[in-house]
Amino acid sequence: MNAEAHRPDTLMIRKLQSIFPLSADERQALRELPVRVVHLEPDRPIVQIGDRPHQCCLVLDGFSCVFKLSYEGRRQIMALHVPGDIPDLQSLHLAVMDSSLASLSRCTVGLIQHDDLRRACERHPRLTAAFWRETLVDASIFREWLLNIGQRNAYTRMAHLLCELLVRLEAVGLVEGNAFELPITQEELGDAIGISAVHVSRTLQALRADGLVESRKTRFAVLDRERLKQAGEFDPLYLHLQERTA
Amino acid sequence: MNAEAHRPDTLMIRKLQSIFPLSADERQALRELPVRVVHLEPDRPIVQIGDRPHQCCLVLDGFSCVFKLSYEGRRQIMALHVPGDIPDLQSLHLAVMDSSLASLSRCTVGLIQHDDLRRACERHPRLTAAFWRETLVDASIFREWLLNIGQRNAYTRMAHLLCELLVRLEAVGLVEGNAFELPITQEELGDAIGISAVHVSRTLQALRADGLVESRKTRFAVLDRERLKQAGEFDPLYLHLQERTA
DNA sequence: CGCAGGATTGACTGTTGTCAAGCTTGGTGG
DNA sequence: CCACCAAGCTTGACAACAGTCAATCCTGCG
Repeated sequence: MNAEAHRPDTLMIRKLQSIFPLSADERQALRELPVRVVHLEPDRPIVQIGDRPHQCCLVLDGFSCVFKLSYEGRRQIMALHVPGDIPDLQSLHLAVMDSSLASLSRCTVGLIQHDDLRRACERHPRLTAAFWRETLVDASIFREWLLNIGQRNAYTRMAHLLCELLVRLEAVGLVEGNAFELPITQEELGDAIGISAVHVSRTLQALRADGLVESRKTRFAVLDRERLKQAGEFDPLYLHLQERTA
Repeated sequence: MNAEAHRPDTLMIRKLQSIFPLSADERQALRELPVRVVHLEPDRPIVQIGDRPHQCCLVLDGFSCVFKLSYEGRRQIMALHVPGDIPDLQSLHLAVMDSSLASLSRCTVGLIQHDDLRRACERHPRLTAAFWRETLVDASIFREWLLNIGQRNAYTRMAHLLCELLVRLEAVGLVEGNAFELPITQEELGDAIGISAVHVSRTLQALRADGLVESRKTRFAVLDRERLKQAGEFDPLYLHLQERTA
């Protein structure tokens, strides 16, 4: 990624603009937000369930996830975050974290104080709408994941997840051709779609055998977008991109 | 339910207050919202995926749900709504519905125009925060359901769902002793926790055999709250009730 | 009384999980 | 420079939870 894209404000603005039009004024207010940049190794906690954070986390580079553990220690990943996402924006209005947030890959994040965000929202009321909207899109993604995990088989789930990542990464300019980096393990992929690591391996092999994707190391290439969408029952409606508020 | 509880404003206020403290002024503004009351038979559509609604739906009596269908026609219920809930509050900021909303039981709902809600929020900015918070609690419930469906077995899932309903119905005064009405079919219960109707039957039998619940017709009684919570790995943290925003 | 929708039961199937072993690969240090 | 190690991936055998199908039973309602 180039230096410009690494600038916290640029990424956040790009992401917000993908779901909500911003004025020059509003963009300026976002650029002026004080951001503390932090680099993280893989699998590092960022915020834990039960915490009462006073700041939000903006993903700048790499991947993070929100997850919870069952009593038997099984992990469900509720969300994967791509650069530009604000995974714990909810903490602005929910005092206590109901899930944990951690880095998956090596990761750069920007920390923004709640107070600063609240001040920006007061001065620019449409920013409130923009941030609210972002949390609503997150909720929409949770709903789609519920459908994915609750009603679809492993093959379809995996195809769906890859379609979603392709679209979301494209929105922030992280897809080259049809390929993207996804530096997470098969176990983590499995925790995201509710299947075991062993079955992830088999499922990816099936997708490769069917000529839908290619994957070497952490690089995934989508060979046939249309067929992958079909296989994953993927309709990007739920991402609410570029929606006219008509 | 008595006449007072049936009044749209009373219920909504009670529900909002369970997650957010409201001033007398703010309560008054809610009472003044124009509400169109509608009665629905079971299984009637309220809003459909793809729609662009200009109003929100407040559940006054009975149960509704948000759901989507997979390509093979399997239905995932993403949320069950109890009286006081506003299932499609998201439509205030997301133009297009990403899931469908329908009645499950016979049902009374109140329809409130977006314009009226927006005006109330402009005049009483803390109402914006209250409504935003309600959508965030919904999102938190989606996350918990992801954990439930993705990582827990049928027995635990069912116990968890019953615990959640007990707590949410209690918050709006719809639990007598340890019992509540849940006038939905086993098939619908199954669609909510991602198991087949046949397996719902077996699972409820197991819960009854273990002395955790009793169910006759549509009436469910929790016989041992503590053991049911344990069985369902239930921790009400994610419902964000009565949270101090300290 | 008969019907329809829902619940239950039993038999069988199948997708996915678990376990354990072997393989690949990248990194480290002698 | 190469041997070794650890993490992650792959493979095969087997087990198990849950799905499907079909028959039967309830029960409320017309």
